[in-house]
Amino acid sequence: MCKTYDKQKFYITTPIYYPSGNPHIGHCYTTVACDTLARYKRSKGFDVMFLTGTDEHGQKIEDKAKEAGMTPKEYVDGIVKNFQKLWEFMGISYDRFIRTTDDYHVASVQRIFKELYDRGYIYKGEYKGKYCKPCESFWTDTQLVDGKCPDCGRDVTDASEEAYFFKISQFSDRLEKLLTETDFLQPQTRVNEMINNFIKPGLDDLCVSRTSFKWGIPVDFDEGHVVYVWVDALSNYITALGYLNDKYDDFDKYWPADVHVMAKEIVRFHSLIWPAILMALDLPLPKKVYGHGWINLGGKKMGKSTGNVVDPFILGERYGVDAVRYHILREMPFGGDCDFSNENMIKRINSDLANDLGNLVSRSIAMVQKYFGDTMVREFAPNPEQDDEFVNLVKALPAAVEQNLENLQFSVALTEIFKAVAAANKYIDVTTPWILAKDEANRARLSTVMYNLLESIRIISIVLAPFMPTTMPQVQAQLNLTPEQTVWDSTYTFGALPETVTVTKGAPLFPRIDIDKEIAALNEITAESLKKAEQPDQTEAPKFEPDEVAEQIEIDDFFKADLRVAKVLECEAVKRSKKLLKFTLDDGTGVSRTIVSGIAKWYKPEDLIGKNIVFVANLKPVKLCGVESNGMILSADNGVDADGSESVKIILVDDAINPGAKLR
RNA sequence: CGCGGGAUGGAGCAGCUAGGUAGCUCGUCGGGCUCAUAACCCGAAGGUCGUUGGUUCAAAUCCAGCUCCCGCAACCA
Repeated sequence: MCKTYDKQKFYITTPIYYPSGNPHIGHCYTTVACDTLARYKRSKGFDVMFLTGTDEHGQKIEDKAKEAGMTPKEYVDGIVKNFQKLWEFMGISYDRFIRTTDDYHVASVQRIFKELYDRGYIYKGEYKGKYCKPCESFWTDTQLVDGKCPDCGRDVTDASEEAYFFKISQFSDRLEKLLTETDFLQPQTRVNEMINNFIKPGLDDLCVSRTSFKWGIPVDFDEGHVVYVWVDALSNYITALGYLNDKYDDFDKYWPADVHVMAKEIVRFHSLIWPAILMALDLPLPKKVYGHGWINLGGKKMGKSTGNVVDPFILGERYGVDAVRYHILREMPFGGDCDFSNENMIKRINSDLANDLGNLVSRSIAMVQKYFGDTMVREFAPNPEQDDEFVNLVKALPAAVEQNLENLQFSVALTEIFKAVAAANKYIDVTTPWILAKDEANRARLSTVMYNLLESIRIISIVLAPFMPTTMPQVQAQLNLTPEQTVWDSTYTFGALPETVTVTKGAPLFPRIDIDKEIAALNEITAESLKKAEQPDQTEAPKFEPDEVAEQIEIDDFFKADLRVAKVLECEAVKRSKKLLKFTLDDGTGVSRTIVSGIAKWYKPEDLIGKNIVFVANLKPVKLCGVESNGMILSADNGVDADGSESVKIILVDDAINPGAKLR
């Protein structure tokens, strides 16, 4: 039989992100990782489908929209645009972007839900839980905080609502086999977590509909119910291909997915619920689910002390999108978490990208031009002692990169590539082209050396292109490569670069960064954005509700407290404490007074120096973290900040008041 | 007994699944080179692998206990 050429397909997905807020560096990691894989597969000639999107329904969106005075759709429209802007900015080459509010998705989900119901995998039951009436929210016992509603802190009552349930328990055995007997879920360490925490204790049937909010896909055969997140969101991976809808017609072509990539906290949904839904629909399962770690910020909050700017737009504008892509993929280990810091990123960019790679390209091209002009013709004059080790290392590179990319080990793949970069720099040192150039008799040898260098740069640029899609084409332009000379398969041939090669010098690929200057600049940006955050728009500020007025007292009770004004002479953080600031005060007595106050979260020490404050003068001294505190500085519980955290403001008074003045 | 991650030269990490010479990057110091983005190359110093005990011919690695750190969060990937 005649074999028809059929391109191999590759279907890769990011999760669909929840647009309750704007995208950040964490979203970037997942998406850049997927983009790198997608580009790699395309370079290998695969027919790639790269899907990303947004999961736009649910209570939280409904609430946020209400707060903002918009309809849920208006609210998400704005944020989804920001996601799309970021992806464009980061060079994300997605093929399709699905929104769960898209008509075709809505229709598909309704059909899927009905199908599961008709097959007997979804049944109507009762959802029991604790209900908070003001919040109209159900909570499980474990979600409660001190037995109260975790959102508003009010009492909850036992309640139940009618709901549909998915019989995930039926698939328990099959799921366990899937996880333990195949490499479906990666990395392997996540498997134990799933088995121990969910399968072994027994899977509870899953509540897949709600009546407590409206912002969702209606269950079309039972008014009042909306489809809950599981069926709605997870099925995006197939509705986006046209499953049970007419919008697309790629389902047979691309399903099952080759890999679903996501951060570790949603591995559970993708490795248990999603396969179970597919089993119930009698559909093939995705080949692989990969849960990567988190980008942490060194345990410290952004800003204040650390000065970490993690806005991907800002970082990309300052250092180039490719540098940011490189750094996050290089830094994140397989499976584990990583710490992000501006300092590490800049160091990495300088040493790897500027010094090693950028400079390698720059010096190589410069030498060719200097010794041969723009066009060099290679005369073959090998020196095995100098050449073989280097050439063999470069020859082995593509396979090593492939293997690591196939296993989603991005950082290892990059490590391998940069070994080749280092080897190329060393090769220059060993072969000393500048000495060869002094004697016309060495011209053939010189051309061979330069050719080997250019060819290794070509290969490096190809294997690096999926990671750095903007700068690698610039490298290839400097070598004037044809499209055939930049496809992945051409890396298998050391020598695919023509013997006559023309070079064109370009601008530095990765300019060196002045680390001290940049850190200072980033700190300034952070400080500014913090300032903005501290002055939220009045319209956006959460409603402030004062506490109930306390029990009545006699005037004498009030005068028991000796309240006075003092000027802050010094203020510093208390070592080994998170919350405490140590104040040295001028209280008018001529002897300075020390008071410790737990307001470090809200104030920078230096901002309070010179301010006039109110304090309780006759409070018994107490030792806090080893520092004696003589009194208490008055401050006000100012409700909650825009971010929902508690807000405290210190009571500042007129500068004209003398230190020591008593309040009445 | 909430969950999870971690402890390896000055800093950041790999090695641990399948025990057998402690490795990488940055930094420091010394040297080389001068083609290049003050870059590149070579060399050196620096670690009783948190702690105690166990298994073993042999433990960073396996087992048990202990101590300490970190996060539960950034508009939660």
